[in-house]
Amino acid sequence: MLENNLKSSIEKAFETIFSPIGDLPVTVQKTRKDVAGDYTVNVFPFLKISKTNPQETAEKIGKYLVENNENIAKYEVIKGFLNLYIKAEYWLNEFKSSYKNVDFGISSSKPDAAVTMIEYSSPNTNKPLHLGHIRNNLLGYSVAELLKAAGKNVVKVNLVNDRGIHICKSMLAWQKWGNNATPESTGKKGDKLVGDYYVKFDKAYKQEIESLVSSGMEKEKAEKEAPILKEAQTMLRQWEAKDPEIFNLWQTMNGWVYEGFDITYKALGIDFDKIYYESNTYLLGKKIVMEGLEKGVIFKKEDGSVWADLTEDGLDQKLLLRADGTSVYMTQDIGTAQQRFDEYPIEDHIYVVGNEQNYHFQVLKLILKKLGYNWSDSIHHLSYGMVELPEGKMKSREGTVVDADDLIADMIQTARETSQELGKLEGYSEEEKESVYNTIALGALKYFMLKVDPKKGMMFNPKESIDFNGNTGPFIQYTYARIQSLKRKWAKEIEFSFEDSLLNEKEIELIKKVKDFENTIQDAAKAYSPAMIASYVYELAKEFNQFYHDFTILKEENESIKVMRLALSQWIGHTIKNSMKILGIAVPERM
RNA sequence: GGUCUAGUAGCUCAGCUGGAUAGAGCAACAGCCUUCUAAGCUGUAGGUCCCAGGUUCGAGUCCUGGCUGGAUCACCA
Repeated sequence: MLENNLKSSIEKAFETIFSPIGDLPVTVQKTRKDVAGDYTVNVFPFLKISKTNPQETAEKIGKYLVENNENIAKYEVIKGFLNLYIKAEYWLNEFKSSYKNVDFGISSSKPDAAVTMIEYSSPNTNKPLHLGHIRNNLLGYSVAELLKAAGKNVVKVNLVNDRGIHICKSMLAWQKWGNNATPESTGKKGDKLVGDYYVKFDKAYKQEIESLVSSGMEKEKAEKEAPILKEAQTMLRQWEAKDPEIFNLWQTMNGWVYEGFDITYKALGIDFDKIYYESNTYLLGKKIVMEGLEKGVIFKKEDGSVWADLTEDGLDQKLLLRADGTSVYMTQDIGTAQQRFDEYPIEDHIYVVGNEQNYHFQVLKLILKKLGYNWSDSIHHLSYGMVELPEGKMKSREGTVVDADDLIADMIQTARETSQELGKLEGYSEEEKESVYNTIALGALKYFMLKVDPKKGMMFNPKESIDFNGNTGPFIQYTYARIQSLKRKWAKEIEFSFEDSLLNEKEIELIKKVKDFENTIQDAAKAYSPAMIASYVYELAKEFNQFYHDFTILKEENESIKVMRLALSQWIGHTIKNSMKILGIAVPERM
């Protein structure tokens, strides 16, 4: 790696000219765009060692580097910044040795290496997926791809929250008002149908509270005493007791939901290596909690409810089992984690879960630690920001959600219209055309969601459709399609050899940019940030489009320059494709 | 109220461990297709980086305090 090579040269330079730099970190950064040069060394931190002014320090180091490092052509000192120029020959060699490599920049993982587990999606089976889930799913899938590209051995898992009081609410409402409605009888997607009953429950519940309050009960009490809620709680106990009728209904309704989810997952192009169900792990969680109780790490209150006391750690007490013995979300998360660490040699376990659950994960890690599990430290909560609408947060009960299926369908329609207007797909069959519309629509949606730093909240305005121009997925896809068009027209192997003097400035710029892919993957993987890949590939595409505009490629008369430019285009094409793959985005041959 | 988190152009967002004159896209305006895909390229305009202190050679970035927004502190998940 060139950066490391430069760093050690610089260290040696200080040692030779001044004195060893010891622990001071040497930073070599890319030179700003508006200044000539390739790499910049900031000498300010070393003035204490050089005991002379920045200008002189930089001059001496620069002189040494040119004499002692074969990659450096010359140097310049501007305002105390030492700018290094790398020989064109170096870039040319990098280019030559990599342009045919379709997996340039991608590290392959060792199958026997320790596992990086990533949990994402984690839907509740009582309502359909919405925009917030889309961010989760895309982020999880992309981070998994990113870590794979960085050489990690990744296992993608989903945890389906298929049991609990919320499921009972939908079930109860269906029992009461469903008239045996099924997805078949209503023509509704299964998850949508079940979601309708969750909403119906909530309406009835609110009405009951209201009437209780108007008959004189305090609101807080009414919320606990509403008969329909009591019924749902009874149902949960029946479920945990495996009451056949309830269990059967539960299986049926969850089955509907899974059929619905599968359609949405497929449309989004995401998948999992393994699916865990809360209904299979909550008992293990209960068992662990009971063991903790025996060890005295966890305590029981008079009413029979079981708690973890975290007040010494500055947190509150946390409920682990209700007084009626049923378990809560935390209980099963403990069991699920234990099961996973038993099943896999996990070195890093990432949970892609919204930042509204920061507290939950703080508590989970702490409880696991108290229970004596050292692997608690391997748990990492990838806490992403909420997607907000102009009116504020989405609320499923108030009908302000952007439905995942609807949004995808809208995007495809927009892509179809735009594409037909431009009319560049002549000669394609209808099926091929639809496939391109789909690719573009999802490219736009995915890129839109992933280009934002995961940690930050993001704004989505349903009234303004997602753009297809500028810093967007389609822009990058379009750049790729242009490159593919060149390759189709050339229709031969791209093979070249020539002298470095033939490279112009823009071409060197592009080589540097492509080379940077390797570093970008590592940095992005460390930060769990697909946004860094998005930003990278956008810049690459933008620079290629400038190049494409300013220079001829196929019409270039000098044969060796022509082939070199084709080779460069091809290399960029690979890199765009690989970058987009990390984002979970496909690239079209034409658009 | 406690804890956590964010505030950068009209809007949506970049700005990595502190480094040179704070960047993109959209929207606006002005240009570029008889030539490899104009979903493109070029230019103009647009800023109190929320405010006030502090740390230092240097702060959008770090610290303290404030203002504003969001999340969370459930026998919900």
